[in-house]
Amino acid sequence: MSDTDKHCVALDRVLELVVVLNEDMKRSLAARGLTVSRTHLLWVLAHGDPITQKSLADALRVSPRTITGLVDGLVATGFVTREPHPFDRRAILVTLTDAGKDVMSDFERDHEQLARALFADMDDGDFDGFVAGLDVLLVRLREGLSGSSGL
Amino acid sequence: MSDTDKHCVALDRVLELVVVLNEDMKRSLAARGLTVSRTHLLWVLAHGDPITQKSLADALRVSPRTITGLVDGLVATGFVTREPHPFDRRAILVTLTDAGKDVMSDFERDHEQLARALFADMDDGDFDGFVAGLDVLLVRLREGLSGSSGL
DNA sequence: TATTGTTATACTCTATAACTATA
DNA sequence: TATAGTTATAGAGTATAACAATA
Repeated sequence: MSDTDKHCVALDRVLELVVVLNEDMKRSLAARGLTVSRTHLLWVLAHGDPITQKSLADALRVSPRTITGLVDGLVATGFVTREPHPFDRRAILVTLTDAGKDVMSDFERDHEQLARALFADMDDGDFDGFVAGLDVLLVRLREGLSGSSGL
Repeated sequence: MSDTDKHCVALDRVLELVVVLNEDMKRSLAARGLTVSRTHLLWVLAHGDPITQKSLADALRVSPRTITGLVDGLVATGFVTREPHPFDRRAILVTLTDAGKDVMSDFERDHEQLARALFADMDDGDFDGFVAGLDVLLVRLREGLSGSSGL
């Protein structure tokens, strides 16, 4: 098999991993009344203080209008509240509720459990090579390849 | 660093790869007037004969209604046509146009180019370890982990 | 005048249910 | 009666543009 063929097979496997992980993610989040986008927003809240919708839009790199929708959904399911900003009456502070904190704790616990399940008992050399390869891919994807992948 | 910590870092990096690859994919497809779902449909067409919408629904594991929408979009952009089924007047054969074949050829060419760009000059040991690790992950994700990942 | 968040509008992907035409 | 594909309706994520309130 040529090097190019080997590389294509490897890329196909990476893409398959992307698909499988994505489906698994969506399924387990849906079981908690969450979506990927809403969880991303919750994750930002869980790793910082209450924050304005404008800041959330910057953090998620999404339009302010999209944040309105995501926060609407999270308010409806009780994971966040909209609180007045102490000294800017235009702004709103999106704030995690106890239910929101709980769901994020579960999330992080399951995240650790998945990491153990995936990598436990993996050959040390394989693990190190895997991580090293992963780093190379991330660096190359971030540098200059953007937009030309043709995936 | 504990093993669990190392494993969590590795999983985080996998998830980052998922995000970066997904964004890159969407961007380069959008430049051709395509989306991920429509490309998936086109890919099935490109690797087989003209096929009914029902069969496409099964292949993409999506509802028949969703196929109607995807085909509508692909007809509008000129990548497929709806042709009558030769002997079942209920059914429709979705068929690649020349433009559809062209866009899929470009897609496959760019796919190879990306594979080369990502893996070329990668240390042999890293490459083999990466692929081996990838296989382990895929096997474990497909077996039993489904739905309990908590990502 | 600039910023924050909203409403208005639109496009994509997804689903279920009801319906039409055909088998 | 069952199947192929549609319309009807709905929810989620995304965007831009116009607009309100406030800075």
